[in-house]
Amino acid sequence: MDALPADFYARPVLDVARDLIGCTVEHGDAGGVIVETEAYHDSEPACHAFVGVTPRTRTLFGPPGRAYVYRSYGIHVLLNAVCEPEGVGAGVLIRALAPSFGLDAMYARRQLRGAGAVRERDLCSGPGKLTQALGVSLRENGCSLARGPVRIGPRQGDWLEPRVVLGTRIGISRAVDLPWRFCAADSPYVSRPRPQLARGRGQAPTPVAR
DNA sequence: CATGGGATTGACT
DNA sequence: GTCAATCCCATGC
Repeated sequence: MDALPADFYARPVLDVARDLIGCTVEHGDAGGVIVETEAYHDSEPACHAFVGVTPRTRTLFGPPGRAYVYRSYGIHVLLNAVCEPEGVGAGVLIRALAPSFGLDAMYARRQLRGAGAVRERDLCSGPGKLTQALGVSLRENGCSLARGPVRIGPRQGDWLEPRVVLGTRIGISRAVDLPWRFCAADSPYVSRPRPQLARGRGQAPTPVAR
């Protein structure tokens, strides 16, 4: 797989979050297509980097194109792509994948810990689920997303021009109104709640201009 | 050094 | 809908 170069990430984090929809993430024997992302930037308080440079946020302020991996709620591992020029603390949280290959290994790793019967659409439908399925750990923090072990490649095939809808970010308590969550429209692999179509007569999905 | 709070998930009522 | 699990780290004394 060709991997995206570092300068892909050295751009405004909202652009990168949108453009990562449809790209491929792989780690070892498994991989999938990104169908959901969220953008975080040190200018807003939901971002870890809001507090400035600390041991935890050092990666976020570092060069773009690296993985920022951290533990959430003591249990889950979350994967981000560091964005914007070095010195800016910004990243894109990878929230869900459509599994592409290595599904057997993903089922095995997901069922290993706690999860009961796992359906394919739930293999990677959440930021903690996908790292567990791919076998990503905290050791990958700071690694290059071009050189691996976790790598991200460009859109291919049916994913060259995905329809993208946006909504507000999930699971945060500050800056809750920013519409910085990006999802592939109509993908069954997106985590809940789905952002687009409110129930009943919802407003139409908001396509992202580009 | 002690404390508190999560960018979540799965099980359960 | 509710809730606990569990670890890293930021903060305050």
